[in-house]
Amino acid sequence: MNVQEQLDYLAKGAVDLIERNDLKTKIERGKPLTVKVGFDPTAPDIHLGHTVLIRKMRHFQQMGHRVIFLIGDFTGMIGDPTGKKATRPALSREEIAANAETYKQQVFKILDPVKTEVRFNSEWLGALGSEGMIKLAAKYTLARILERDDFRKRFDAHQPIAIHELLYPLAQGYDSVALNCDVELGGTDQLFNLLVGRDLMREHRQEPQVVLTVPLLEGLDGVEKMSKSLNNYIGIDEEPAQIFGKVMSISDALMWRYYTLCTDLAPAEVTTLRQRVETGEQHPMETKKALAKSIIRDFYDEEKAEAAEAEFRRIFSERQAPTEIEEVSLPASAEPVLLSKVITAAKLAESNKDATRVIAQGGVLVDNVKVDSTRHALEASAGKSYLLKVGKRKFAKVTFG
RNA sequence: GGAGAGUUGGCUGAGCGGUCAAAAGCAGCAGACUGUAAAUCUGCCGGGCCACGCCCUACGGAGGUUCGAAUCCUCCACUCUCCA
Repeated sequence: MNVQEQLDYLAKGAVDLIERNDLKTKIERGKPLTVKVGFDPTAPDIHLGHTVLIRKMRHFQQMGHRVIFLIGDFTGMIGDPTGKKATRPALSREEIAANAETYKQQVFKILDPVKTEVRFNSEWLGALGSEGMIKLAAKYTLARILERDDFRKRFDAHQPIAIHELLYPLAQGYDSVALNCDVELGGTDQLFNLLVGRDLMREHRQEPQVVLTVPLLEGLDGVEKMSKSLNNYIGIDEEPAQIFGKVMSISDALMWRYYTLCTDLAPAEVTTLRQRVETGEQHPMETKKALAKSIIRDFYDEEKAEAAEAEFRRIFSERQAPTEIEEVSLPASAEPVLLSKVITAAKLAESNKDATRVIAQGGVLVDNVKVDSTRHALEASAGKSYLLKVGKRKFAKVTFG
C-alpha cells in the first residue's frame, strides 16, 4: 500500500480526522506510529459498540503501527461519578489486574495479541503527585473545559459536576504526553478529551497527536448508544445463539448501520446490498441473518455461526423447542403445585404475579399444550417431568424429585 | 453566608387531603399477525395469597397534624438557581 491508500484505509469510517495532512506527514516518515486508545477499567465487558473502535485499532496494526491498549486504572481508582447516583467504589490493584486480563481475553478476539501493547496510566499519573496534578491543571482554563459538550449540557441542565470530573480530560491528555503519541483513537464522544491531548502536547513541546474518532454504535433499540447499563448491547462473550437473536431483534433500518460499522464490507458493498433489498431482490430477513452470522464468525467461527442460525430457525420459524434445554429440578410434593409457582421456581418469571400474568395472556405451554387457567397445577410427585415454554424464548425441563 | 426552587415506580414526568399501587410517554413482557427476538395492532406491567377479593410494601429520610397524607407542618440529607 502506498501512502494514499494507507491513509484512505485508516480513515475509513472515521467521523473526525484531525488533521488528515498531519497523519499523512507522519506516515510518510516511514516509522511505525504510536497509537493510543484508552479504556475504562471498570467495565471489562466489551460489547459490539466497542468493537467499532477495536476494528480501527486492528487497521493500524495491519499497517504495521504500534498500538497501545491503555487501561485507565488511575482514573478508575478515583472513581468517576458521571451519571451515577452512587460514587463508584474505588478499584483495588487486584481487581484492576483481573479486569485487565478479562479485557485482553475479549479484545484479542479482534486484535493481534503479539502486536498489542497493554499499558496502565497509573504508571505516570500516579507519579505525578498532587503538585504535578495542580501544575497540570494550571495549563487549562475553566472556560475551555466547559467548551466540552458533555459538561456544557450537564451544566445547562443543572446537573451536578464534581470538580474532579473537570480534571479527567487533563489526565487523559497527559497520557498522550507521557507516551508521546502520534495518534489517538476514540469514540466521537471522546473528541474533546482527545483534543485536550493535542493542546497539552503542544504545552510540553511535543508534536500534537492526530485525533481520529469513530462513530458510536446505536444499541439494539436503535436510539440510545449501545451500553451495558441501558441493556441494549451485544456482548462479545455472549453465546452465539444469544448474539444471533439480538441481531435479529434490531430494526431493518438499523441493520445497515451495523453492516457499515461491524463488518469489514466496504461502504460501496453495503450500498449495493441495501439496494438489492430495497428492490426486492433480496429478503431483509435473510440479509439480517447474514449480518448475525458475520458477527458471530468474528467472535467465534463459521461453525458456531451456522449452528446459531439453525437453532434460531428451529425455535422461531418452526416454533420448536431448542435442541438444548435447561434442566431444572424442583423438590417433589404429594400435593399438586400451582403452575405459576413452578414457573417462578424455575426462574422463567420474576415473581408469581409475573408468572400468573404470562399464563393469563396465553404465553405458557406445558408439554406443548397451551395452559388457559391461571390456577393450573402440576402433579409434583417424584419423577414427574414437564417441558415448559414461557413466552417466545424461555424454555425449561422441570423435573420433580 | 443569604434568599428561593426541587427530591414521585427502571427512566422521563403528572399528581385536588380521601375514589392513588399513583396520569402520560419510554423501556420491558405477552398475544395476534408476520418476513425475525423487524414493523404494526391489542393487552399486561410493585409483591404475597389455589385469590376476580383481601393483605403487605412504596412517592428522599425521621417525626407530627388528621378519622385519613405522595399531597399539610417540623427537622435532617441531597440537588439546583440567584445574590454575596
